[in-house]
Amino acid sequence: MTETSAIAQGAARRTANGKSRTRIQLRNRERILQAALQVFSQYGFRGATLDQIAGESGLSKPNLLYYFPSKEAMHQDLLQALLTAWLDPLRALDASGDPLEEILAYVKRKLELARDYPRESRLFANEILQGAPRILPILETDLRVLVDETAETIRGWCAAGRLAPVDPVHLIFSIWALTQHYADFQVQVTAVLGQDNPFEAAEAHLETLFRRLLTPG
Amino acid sequence: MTETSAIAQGAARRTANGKSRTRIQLRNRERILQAALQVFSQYGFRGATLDQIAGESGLSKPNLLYYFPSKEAMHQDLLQALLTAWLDPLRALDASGDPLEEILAYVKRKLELARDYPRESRLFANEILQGAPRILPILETDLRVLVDETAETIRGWCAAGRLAPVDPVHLIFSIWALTQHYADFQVQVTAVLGQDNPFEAAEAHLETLFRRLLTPG
DNA sequence: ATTGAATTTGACCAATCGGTCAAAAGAACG
DNA sequence: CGTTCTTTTGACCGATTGGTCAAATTCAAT
Repeated sequence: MTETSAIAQGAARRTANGKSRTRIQLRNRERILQAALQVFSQYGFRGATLDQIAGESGLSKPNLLYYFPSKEAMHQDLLQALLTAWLDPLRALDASGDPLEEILAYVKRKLELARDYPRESRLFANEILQGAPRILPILETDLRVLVDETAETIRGWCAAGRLAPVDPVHLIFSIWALTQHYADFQVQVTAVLGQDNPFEAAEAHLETLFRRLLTPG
Repeated sequence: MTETSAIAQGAARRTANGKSRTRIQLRNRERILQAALQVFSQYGFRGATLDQIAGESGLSKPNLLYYFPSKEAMHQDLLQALLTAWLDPLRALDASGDPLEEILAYVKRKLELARDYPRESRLFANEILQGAPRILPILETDLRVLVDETAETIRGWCAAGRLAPVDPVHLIFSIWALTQHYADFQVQVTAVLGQDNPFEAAEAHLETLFRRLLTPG
């Protein structure tokens, strides 16, 4: 059940300053990060406690602090790993591909991330809700540059008549909002829909939505 | 600046058991709720502290607890007032009106709420992220019934060919996700866009989006 | 089996948490 | 003015917070 997440892994074979890690370090860092992800994503940084993370991971509190220098460091590690995985699919958007299919593929990939890594999505949402105190600089530089570049690509597609005219940046916001909603507001979605898995219907709905929005002519 | 919010007001002239409130009670309950809204919406219930709320409101901590029996009670009051204001616009959707215009009016109203009451939106988002421990029963009953009814109306419109075919419930999710995004992820939106107010462009974008999605034929 | 390093933990710390309480200060009213 | 009721606060409480540390335990390599 609690398999190794492909996103939030503390499994880097070597530490920042080059020392290699033992099996035990690999395993326990991973266990701690998984537990921390569980707790941080639900309660946010301030609302989470080391005792909760200790309980969730099955390790003692001092043992947590043997592997990480502080609560803050766990949170940092999680956000760092998350941001990479989060932005990669956007980078994968290919300016030389078919516009509509490129965007639909991005939507689909983003929805899969929301389905498979909802805790990561909620961790990010919590960070933003709190005013992004730990990642605002990254948002203002890396993310902004990436969005600007992608927006330029989309603008080109629109100008060439290969995509219906649309505000590119708000289009990107729409993709984020619509896909992450199914992770961040999962409780509400489930409460309204009943118990069934919403992602199949969500994918069909979002494909319809973006097809109608973006199909030219 | 800190004018009386129309949504989160502790200004009910009478207490639950009928006793009337003094001017001072009216003013201080309002100040406390505003401060609590500020803090809860940023840090969530667990992450918020009475000391923060005391500092924000300019009152002492024991004084807070003279007006509210507990931290929990402040949070409850805020959520209660919020839910009403949140659901009313959906109730206002008129089955006998023009389908597309009814929905666009709802989108617009919801976006105005996000613009004018972003803290309320973030308070709600925080509650949902934490698993909705205090309002899940309401979501599963009142909200679900309201969504089901609205979905039935929309289904009727689609069946009559007055709206392009669409999954009604996921359409409602989409409206929530897209409008609340501008409040909940305001920091990110601002970081990516620069400093300008995003709401004008957002309104135009969302009208385009829903028009293309829902215009029949 | 021994040894040295890696890992784990119980006990503890100062600071902060939500909340209480009695007493002081302020307002209202005759 | 005096009196009564409302409001405010400083001091305090037990519990929990993030984090430390020395001692105990386990591990890996000889």
